[in-house]
Amino acid sequence: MKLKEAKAEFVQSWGILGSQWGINRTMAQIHALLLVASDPLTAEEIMDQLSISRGNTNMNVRDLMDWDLVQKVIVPGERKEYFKAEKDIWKVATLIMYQRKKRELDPMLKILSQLETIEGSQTDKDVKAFTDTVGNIHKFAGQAEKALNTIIKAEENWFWGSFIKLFK
Amino acid sequence: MKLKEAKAEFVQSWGILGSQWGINRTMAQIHALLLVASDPLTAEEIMDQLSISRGNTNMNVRDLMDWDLVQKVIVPGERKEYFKAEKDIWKVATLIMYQRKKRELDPMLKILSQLETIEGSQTDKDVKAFTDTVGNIHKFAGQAEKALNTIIKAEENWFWGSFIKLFK
DNA sequence: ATTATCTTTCAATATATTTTGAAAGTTCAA
DNA sequence: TTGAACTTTCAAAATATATTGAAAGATAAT
Repeated sequence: MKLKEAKAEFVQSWGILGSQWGINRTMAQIHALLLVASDPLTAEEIMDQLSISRGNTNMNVRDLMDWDLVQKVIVPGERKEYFKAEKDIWKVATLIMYQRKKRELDPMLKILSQLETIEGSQTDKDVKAFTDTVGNIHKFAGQAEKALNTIIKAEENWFWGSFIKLFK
Repeated sequence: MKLKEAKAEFVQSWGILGSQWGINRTMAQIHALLLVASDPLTAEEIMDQLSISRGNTNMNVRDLMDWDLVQKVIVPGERKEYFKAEKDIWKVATLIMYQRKKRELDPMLKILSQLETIEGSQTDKDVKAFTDTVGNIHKFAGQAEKALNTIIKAEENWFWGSFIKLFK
């Protein structure tokens, strides 16, 4: 397989993966393109390689920068902006985890707390079914949140060293 | 807050969470409804509570059954089918992890393996950038897959006991 | 074998999301 | 300043996804 085909394949797959993760496909494709580029790319180059419009490129690059997955690179003496992706996969993973935790888990936890204070007797089986389920989910989500916080803060080596050994 | 409002709130939130996870909103709402129901519900009841059509209900309940998150319940002497959700949150979580792993991680791993065999010299910086990134992602994804397999197979108590202690 | 009850299917429709591209905005060199 | 080079915005168009509901398909009681 040639480099060019392989890149196209990778961009394609990363795009599908992204869309299953609730990230838009184009954003994931731009990310993929920058991940495997040896040097920073311009907006123009991204547009050409992915056959997408200028506006689309701009919006999605901005989103990637909001996620800290991509940075602007200024080349002295050049007018245009270049973009490069964070290539340390551990960092990429934790950045994504952080964003997803923020968007998904945190709001859920907030709501679950509120829902635990409903009126009514625990002897009412409907009330009991509700509080039991919500309580369990809350407990579980709380533990997941703790685990994620720790992972997000952890150093790469620590993860690769001790964490994985545990699961073998 | 009254039980009815609380249920509605929970269904709503679980639906949003689901859609961010790439699961369709209605499927997640039906799941939520069954999770907090004290008894199994009929298709009719689901339709009424969520104000959705019969066809939509049927399709999404079927998807939930494919995921093993929901089961049919036959009540002797009754013509219609009832549905109940798996309520053990640990099981719910592992069932979801399993499905997502299957849909997302596994296909990615397959493609990454293929991409590591590209033609060209490692002294070419473009080739090197590609193989480095793809290689790292592959390694990372492989570890994630192992960790997930272990978690999916693990017993609830084991998880709550030892795993969480590690992250404190 | 007929009918009443319940479930499933799927083409048409509705809704939500993404993309485009031209116009407006910005920046900087001359 | 001016204007060339580049970036950003956003309403309209295109695309993708979810929903409806009526018709067809089951199933079981009579």
